[in-house]
Amino acid sequence: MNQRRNPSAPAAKRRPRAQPKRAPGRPLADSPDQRLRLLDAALVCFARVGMAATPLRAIASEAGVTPAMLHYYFGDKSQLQQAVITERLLPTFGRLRETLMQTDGDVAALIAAFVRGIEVIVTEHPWLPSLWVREVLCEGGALRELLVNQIAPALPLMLAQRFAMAQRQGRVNADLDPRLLVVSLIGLTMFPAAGAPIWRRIFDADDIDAATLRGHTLALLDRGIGVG
Amino acid sequence: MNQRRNPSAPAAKRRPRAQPKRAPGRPLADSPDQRLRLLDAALVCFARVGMAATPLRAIASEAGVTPAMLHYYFGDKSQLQQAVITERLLPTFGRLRETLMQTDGDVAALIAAFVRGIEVIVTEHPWLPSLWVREVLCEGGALRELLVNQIAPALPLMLAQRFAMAQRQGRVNADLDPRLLVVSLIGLTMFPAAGAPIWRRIFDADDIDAATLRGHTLALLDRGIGVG
DNA sequence: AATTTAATTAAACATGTATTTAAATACGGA
DNA sequence: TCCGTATTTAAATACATGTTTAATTAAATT
Repeated sequence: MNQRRNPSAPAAKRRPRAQPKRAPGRPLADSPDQRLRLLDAALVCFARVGMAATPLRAIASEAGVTPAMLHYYFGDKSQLQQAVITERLLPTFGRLRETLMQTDGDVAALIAAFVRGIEVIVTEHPWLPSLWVREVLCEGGALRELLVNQIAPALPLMLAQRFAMAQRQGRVNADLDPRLLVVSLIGLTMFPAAGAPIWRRIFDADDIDAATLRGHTLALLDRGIGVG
Repeated sequence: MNQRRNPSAPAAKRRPRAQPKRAPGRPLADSPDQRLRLLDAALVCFARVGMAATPLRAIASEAGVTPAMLHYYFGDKSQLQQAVITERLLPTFGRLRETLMQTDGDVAALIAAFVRGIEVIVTEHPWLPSLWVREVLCEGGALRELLVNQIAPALPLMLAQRFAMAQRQGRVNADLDPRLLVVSLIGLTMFPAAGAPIWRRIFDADDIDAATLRGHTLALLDRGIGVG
């Protein structure tokens, strides 16, 4: 058996980006906070190609700066990633947790608050679903441990407990599992958000806006969960 | 502001794997088909760390062989990936499509067949949900175009049409969107399969087996979709 | 039996990436 | 005004990866 010798593989060229070739040296006093700019640039790159696959050069280039800057401010690659997580990601989930903790109506109200909360988060932070898929859902993702250890006790476990209680009180279909209901809830909110670029293309669905999506999701959940 | 000099970052060591140090040269006549072994090894690695992130050396090591072997059989990295896709991935989705095409009952039967079909696929090919998340759901994934161009017309579009028809006949809740219903269906099947390692840990849910999961999913969908 | 061909390894090569070092420049306080 | 320090770049270093080449061994063919 002979192998083919096909030297195709057209490597896509990076855009040159026309850098102003700034000379080394301390910047003028009115220059912006570079650390924050670097975190912004990192987040943009992480959402675009993933944390693991983002070269430091890409972040530096996005910020119009040298890779050595990243080491100056963050030490090394993993500490930069950690900084992005704790300073940009955790606060976002923390606010959703706060919102849900303050919702103390029935199950339908809790679910509506969750669906609405995800909608708000995704609108404010369009990079989040991408990052969530890549760093939590993917095996070996950088944020999975963080989810399990820090976010899960505050959010999914709390939701499961409230579903279980409502089920004992006969207000949730007995054929459902309270824990799987949390999984279903995420599969009907975060997953559609993450997959939106795909299903919009497949179904040519530019007419579906956030309100339509929310209406569909709540219709499915409200009927699906309620007792007969 | 001074940066920290923290030279921690304990790099996890690869297992040496105790290679028998075979000498070069053509193998004995009764040796197995290496091409198939290489495809197997590639699939294992792809599911574990992703197609893009898998070094050829990892595949070679998994198969107990030299990286040059991969070039001998497949030419280069992208051709190896293509071979895994067309020879291992497409047939699996093709079989699901066949199954669903032959299901011509009402909406509930179609949905039950889909849920059951995903369950079978995931049982037979545990690597699939991982790969699906990483290569389809992730932006820039190697299989997204494939899904949109080759799988979508045969599966999701067909499902959406059948849902729309049933809805016109008054057998599906009018508040739902037929296209989003396909998204929901995947969010309630493939997504829970892909996330199983996570939610099993979070909820300590080793007691939930395939039948329980299917029961939950169908209960939610049957009630959620039906008209009042 | 001799020769060609197929399958395999070891080693070299080219490229890209994270990281370190040295130098340059401006700020801030003495 | 002068000097130490903070912030930045350019260049050097070290290592991993995809790919190629030459050598080696067994099968296949004559």
